[in-house]
Amino acid sequence: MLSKKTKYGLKALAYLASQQDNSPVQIAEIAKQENISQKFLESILLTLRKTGFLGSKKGKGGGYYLIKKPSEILMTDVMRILEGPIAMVPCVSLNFYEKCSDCPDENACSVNKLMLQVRDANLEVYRNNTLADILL
Amino acid sequence: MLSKKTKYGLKALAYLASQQDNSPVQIAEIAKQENISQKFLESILLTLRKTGFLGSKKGKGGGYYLIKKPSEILMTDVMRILEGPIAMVPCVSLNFYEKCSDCPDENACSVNKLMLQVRDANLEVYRNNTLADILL
DNA sequence: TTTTACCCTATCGATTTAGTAGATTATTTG
DNA sequence: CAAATAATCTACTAAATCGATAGGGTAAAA
Repeated sequence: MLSKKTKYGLKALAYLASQQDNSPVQIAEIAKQENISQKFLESILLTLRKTGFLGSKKGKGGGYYLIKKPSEILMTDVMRILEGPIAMVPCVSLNFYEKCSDCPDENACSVNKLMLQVRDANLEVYRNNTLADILL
Repeated sequence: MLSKKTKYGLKALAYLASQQDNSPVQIAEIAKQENISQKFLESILLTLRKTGFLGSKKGKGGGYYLIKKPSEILMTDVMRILEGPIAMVPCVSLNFYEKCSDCPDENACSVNKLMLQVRDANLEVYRNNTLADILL
């Protein structure tokens, strides 16, 4: 299940990307337009800023804005930041690899075998989609 | 993240499928061989029986056994029973569809657009794999 | 210097997850 | 029949996670 955090984060990014110019948009506006709890959205935008997707400006006329062009924002990166590992199991994760404690041999594991395929299929989708691709 | 329930369930199914004949295997044996908490495994095997994947036999020489041939057990079905919906979001689910409460229009939703692709990619994998395919 | 709006910390209730304990029922075997 | 065996059922618990909320603190602009 996709977390609300990821869902809201994606919606916020899409909202910013669909703006005319790249001037700052206030949290309150995004929250209202996208039906998101404002306080919750604050923390999400904060992590997106800390991880280099967004910039922010304080004071009057402030808000959040995209740092990169939508076509340069890969879904692989967004998903990893917001949702965590793309793999459903640590033993097939590229960026968050961990050995299963219970499994003696990954190469003889049916779960591993299936989840490798799942990981690749998902990666394929996320790699082929930038923020620009999921607009409108 | 894949739940332990699904992981254990898949391992148990694979264990049963890799058996020489189709005679009943006891919960205790599966639990031991696959490093699974026996009590937890009990409940998993029970749901797999109730959903038509396994048969069971009580008393001495009893245990669980596959009802269908491994090549006839589709991962789509197993995953839906153990893990739940394949879609990451209800609004793109084939078997568990639900409208998002917050989203006014699915067709204008970026999350929907992305998650549709993810769903299809996952379905593709699960449809192309039977229990027989993930053995060894 | 006041307002705006981002930034930070803490907490909370609900839900889910993984596992545990104990009793019961059905089957086989002596 | 009785005893052993192994699945079945009911109930409970600890821990983690999720989504949300509260309440300030701080930097920047007017």
